Amino acid sequence: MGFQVIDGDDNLCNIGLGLGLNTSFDQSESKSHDHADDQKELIRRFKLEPILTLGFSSSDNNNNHLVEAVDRRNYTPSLSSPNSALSNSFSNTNGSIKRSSPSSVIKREKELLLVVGYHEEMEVEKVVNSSSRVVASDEDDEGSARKKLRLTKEQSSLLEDNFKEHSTLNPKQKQALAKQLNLRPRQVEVWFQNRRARTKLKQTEVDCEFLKKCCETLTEENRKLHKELQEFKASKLSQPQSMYMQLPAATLTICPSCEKLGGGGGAGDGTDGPAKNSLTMAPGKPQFYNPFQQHPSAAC
DNA sequence: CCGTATAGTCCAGTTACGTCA
DNA sequence: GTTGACGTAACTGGACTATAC
Repeated sequence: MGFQVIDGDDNLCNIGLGLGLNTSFDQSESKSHDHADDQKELIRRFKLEPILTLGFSSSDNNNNHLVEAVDRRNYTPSLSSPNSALSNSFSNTNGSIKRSSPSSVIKREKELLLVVGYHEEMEVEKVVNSSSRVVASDEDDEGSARKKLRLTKEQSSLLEDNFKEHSTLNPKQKQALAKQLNLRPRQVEVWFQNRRARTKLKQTEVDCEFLKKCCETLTEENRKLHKELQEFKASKLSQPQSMYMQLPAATLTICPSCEKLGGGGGAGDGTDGPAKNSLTMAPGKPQFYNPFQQHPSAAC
C-alpha cells in the first residue's frame, strides 16, 4: 500500500512505503504440526517485512477435521435418564437433527448429543464431580440462561500445553482432550477458538507497534532528506562552478508536484505495488540523490 | 461430471458472566 | 454494597471444505 508521511513542514511526501499489518495467525507460539500450519509458517517466514498479508484463507484447517467424522445420523441416544433438556432435543427417532431449527439450537443439540455419547462411552452415570463444574451446571438449567464458567487452573494449563503443540485440533484430539479435561468437546473447541483469537490480537498489537516505529523512522529519514536537499540547493546556488554546473537546473529531479527526490521508487501511487526498498533504507545512512539517474517524475 | 444437501470447522464480532480494584 | 473495567467463556452468523447422493 502506499504510504504518505507528513514531514515537519506539512509537506505530503509519498515515500512509497509498502507497509501492512500481518494479521496472519501467529505461529511463533505454536509449533506447527499439520500441513495447514506448515503452510502458514512458510508464508510467515517469507514475509519478513511488515507487509499486507490480509486475506489469508481461513479454510486452512479443514484438511483433517473429518478424520473422525462419526456418522451420528445413525446414533440413537439412550435417554433413559429423565433429562428434560435432552429429551426435548432428540425426539427424532434416529437422532438426526432437523435443519429447520435455528442454528444455535442445532449446534446445542448436536453438542449435547456428543456429550451423551461421550459420557455413555465413559460409563459416567451422572456428570457430577469436583473438577467439572462446567458440565454439571450446564445441563440442568435447560439452557435458559448461559452461565459463565471458569476453567480450573489444571484445565487451563493442560489446554495451554496442547495449544502450544498445535493451535488447532482434529476431532480425535478434541475428543481426547475433552475426555481428559472432563469437559464437553464443544468447550474445548471454543477454548481453542478464543485462544487463537487472543493470540492473533496480541500479534496484531505487536505488528502495530512495529509499524508505528517504522513510520517514525521513515518520517525522520524523510525529514533528514529534506534538510539535505535544502542544503544542497543552497550550496548549488552559492557555487555555480560546481560539478553540476553543466546540468540545466531543470534536471534536478525534484518532482514539481510532490517535491519527491529521485531514486526510482515511484511506489505509493497505487499503480505499481509496494515499494521494493521501502524498508531497506538504513537509518543514519541517507541515500543521496544521483543526478545521473532517470527522472522519477513519471511515477509521481 | 455436476449440482445440491449436509456436516463440520473456522473466524470475526458480540454477548454476558465472574472477578477485582 | 455498588460500580466500572477487564478477562474470557459462550454464542451467532457467514464462509469454506469435504462428503454423500
